[in-house]
Amino acid sequence: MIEDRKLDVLRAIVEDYVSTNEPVGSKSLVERHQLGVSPATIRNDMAALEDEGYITQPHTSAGRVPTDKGYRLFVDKLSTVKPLSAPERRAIEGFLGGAVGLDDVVNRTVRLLAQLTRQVAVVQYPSLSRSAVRHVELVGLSETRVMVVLITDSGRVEQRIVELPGVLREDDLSDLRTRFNGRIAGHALADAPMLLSDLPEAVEPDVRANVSAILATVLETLVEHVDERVVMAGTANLARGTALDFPGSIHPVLEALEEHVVLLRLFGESGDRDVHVSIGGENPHEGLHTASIVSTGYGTEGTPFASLGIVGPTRMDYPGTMGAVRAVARYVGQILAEGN
Amino acid sequence: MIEDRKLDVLRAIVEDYVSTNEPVGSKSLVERHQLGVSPATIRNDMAALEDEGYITQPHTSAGRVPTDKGYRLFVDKLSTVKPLSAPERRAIEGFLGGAVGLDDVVNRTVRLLAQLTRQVAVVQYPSLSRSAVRHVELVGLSETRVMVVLITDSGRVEQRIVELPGVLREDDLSDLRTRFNGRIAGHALADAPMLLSDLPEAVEPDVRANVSAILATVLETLVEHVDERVVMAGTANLARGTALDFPGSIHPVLEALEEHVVLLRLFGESGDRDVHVSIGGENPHEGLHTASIVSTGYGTEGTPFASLGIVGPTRMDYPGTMGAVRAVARYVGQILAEGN
DNA sequence: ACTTGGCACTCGGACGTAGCGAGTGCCAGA
DNA sequence: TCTGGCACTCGCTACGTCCGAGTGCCAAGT
Repeated sequence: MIEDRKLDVLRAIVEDYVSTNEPVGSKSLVERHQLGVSPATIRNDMAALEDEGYITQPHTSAGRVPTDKGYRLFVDKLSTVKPLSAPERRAIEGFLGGAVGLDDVVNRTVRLLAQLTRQVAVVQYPSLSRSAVRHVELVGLSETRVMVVLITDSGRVEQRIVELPGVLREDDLSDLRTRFNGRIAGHALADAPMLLSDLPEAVEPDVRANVSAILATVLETLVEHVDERVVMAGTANLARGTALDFPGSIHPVLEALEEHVVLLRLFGESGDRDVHVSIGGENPHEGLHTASIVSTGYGTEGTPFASLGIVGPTRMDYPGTMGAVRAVARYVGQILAEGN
Repeated sequence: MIEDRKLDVLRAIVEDYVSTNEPVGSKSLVERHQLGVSPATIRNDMAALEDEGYITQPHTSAGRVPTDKGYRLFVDKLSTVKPLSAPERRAIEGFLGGAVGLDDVVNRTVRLLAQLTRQVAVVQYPSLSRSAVRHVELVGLSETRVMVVLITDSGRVEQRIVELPGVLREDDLSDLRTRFNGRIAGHALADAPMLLSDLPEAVEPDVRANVSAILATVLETLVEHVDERVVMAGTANLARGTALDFPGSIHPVLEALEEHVVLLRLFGESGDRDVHVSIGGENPHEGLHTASIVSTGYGTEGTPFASLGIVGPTRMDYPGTMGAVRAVARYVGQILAEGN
């Protein structure tokens, strides 16, 4: 009974604080919500909530503000993800539908997400290791130089140039191309090393050195720090309500955002399913203690390509943001699955 | 005589203001510099400089601060580009030398520049239209799908996927590959449309539709908004001295930086030769009225690939920044010329 | 024709005081 | 368990004062 009302009060505090950006007091709370009790009663509840660590007051005789713990409870128990409105959905569809090629899809996505949520949007490129090989192409640039082009089913293209230890003839190259594709086309990239390991032994001894060199590069392309690419948009959104949203300054936040590797780890941890939220101090990275991250995986059903999401102040509209992130992830997954 | 001293005074004001970040008064000026005259004399000169619009006072009875016009004169007449120190040069060389591939070169460059200047660094990808074609590759993904891969002499790789109107056999594809390369390999991309225009007429009628489709995509890849790729680093530097450096807020600046197209136009205008500086209000883009841009072209001697530079507050160390920008541009040009 | 010391003046910033008001905690009574 | 009442806290704003850095101007000196 009283517990229920306390939760209602917390929800009301979060909602009011998010929308007004001012500490909320007992009086304004009863005015703006139908709680059916007097301010004095609310005050008792608030005192209890404060004891339990869900809210706090910036200074004595000011209203209450949710703590990280308060936001956490709100997100977990007190709110439901808000679906986008029909016009919003149509806008997404229209905007992303017009994309040609993976780069375009990713770029449009990150912009869209930034605009929709009015936060900093981050989109990770489809991970190589979690995709399957569509095609491998070997292009002879000169007698001792080969370009390796790798195309995945998510439409991502990766290329490297290999300096060969010796000369490789065009028909050897073509033979090799066939062998590569025969072995790994359609398979997950993660399996490639195993599928290719005995390739040098399968070819003529005189081209073996060249094959090894190419193979080494292919494997390196597949395995090494290749998930590192992220795109960002909407950093200007950080500077909108600065003093109010980020206590110290936005400097540490901007710094954290520049460390793409860190970002990837944070976003990578968005669980397999649905939207993941990390609030303020929950965040492992020091610079992001004043920020929250809302992220999710995207890709074809069951096998996410990669993650996307947003970074914003802890004081944000979680239900709306989560809805936007989820919706965008779904559309992108859909579009990439359709082939680009 | 007196004119000379006035310029000395202006230079001293700029230097002091840049290093202390405080309006500079007549007394501290004579203390910090060997001007050989009394504060009163300096005051007269300052009054004159103010009349001419080179300096201004934030409020009555405060020291003077350079105006955009003052910085302009300082950059044009009163300063010389400061060469980097030997250790700095070695650091650049070491850091950029380890790069493999164009992406890596560009990424390292932008980070390096941001760190060196402690400003926001911007690097434009080598322009397609100003490079020459090294190789064109056509990859058959399926019977009616071809991937076009374009490699330039700056190491940039661009790819598109074409849906064909009809079926194209593998040997037609191979024939087409030879024709494409024969016509445009080694030529500037800008000339490609001319060199390729009659290609459909040169092939068998039954593949003409397919060739036209591929050609259209190639031309589109070459011509259309392809210079748009820029990389940025060091945005956190904007938030270091905020209130002091950017009067209103950094919001408009961040916004401007997100409009990559705008940035490209600004950086593109860096004259053919040497370092170009655009100060505060000189800047066409409203959001950058509180910022200065230091940019230059980079690439092989005489034919720049693209531009790079930095964006920072008008109050910056111009000689040092210009030196860093110029040095980095040279090294990058050198590295790209050596082949990647 | 410049330069210089002197001097009155201006004005922003720091500091202290006072009053206001939003908001609280607590208590006694319903 | 809720409610109205009441004393209390404390940040914010306004106001008055003072201080000092820095200026502009002027008359005298070189």
